[in-house]
Amino acid sequence: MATSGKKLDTSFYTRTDVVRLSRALLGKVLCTHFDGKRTEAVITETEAYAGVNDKASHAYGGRRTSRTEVMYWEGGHAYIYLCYGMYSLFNVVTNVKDVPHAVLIRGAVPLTGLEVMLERMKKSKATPNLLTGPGKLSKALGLHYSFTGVSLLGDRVWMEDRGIKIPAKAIAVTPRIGIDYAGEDAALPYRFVVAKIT
DNA sequence: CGAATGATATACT
DNA sequence: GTATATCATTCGA
Repeated sequence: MATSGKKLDTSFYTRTDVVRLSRALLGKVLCTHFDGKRTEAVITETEAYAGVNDKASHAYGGRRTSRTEVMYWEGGHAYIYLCYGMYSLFNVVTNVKDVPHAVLIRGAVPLTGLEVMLERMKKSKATPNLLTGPGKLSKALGLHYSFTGVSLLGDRVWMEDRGIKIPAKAIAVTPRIGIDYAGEDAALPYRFVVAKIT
């Protein structure tokens, strides 16, 4: 809490309106700090996964397994899932205990620790798409799927409000990506994208 | 457009 | 316990 940034606390993560919460996360700063390295990025793209009523969610219909267990925890934990064998996808667990809502962070822009990110990505220079896409984002921030269950109130992974305001006009709402298997729920407008950072 | 790549869920023996 | 299908993706042709 050294900067003007205000760390988001339990009262934010336990909000029950996961779709509006996803929108509220735009412009927030995702911070990681481990291995003596710190990275921060401004969130520009999110998707809501509305638990048991959402076919795209891993917890659809009340499925509860060792993997999805974290989603049933109280809001404010990290749910990081290994997809396609290569990419870790970073989600924020929201809502109260036993309600498996989550927000997938799909995109961000680097704020601090760009060199560390490039090193993790094995790239020599920044590209405009460095953090666009959940797989790349997790890799650049050092978020491995073994971090699942980490508290976002701790000192390794957390989010801050730096007072960045995203005008409503700059936000695009679209259907989610890569979930064609979800049937009609794939068309739900649960994805929020910031067109341009101000 | 299609391959890479491995944990997980589900349905079996 | 073992087998197989599946996946909230990315990169390169």
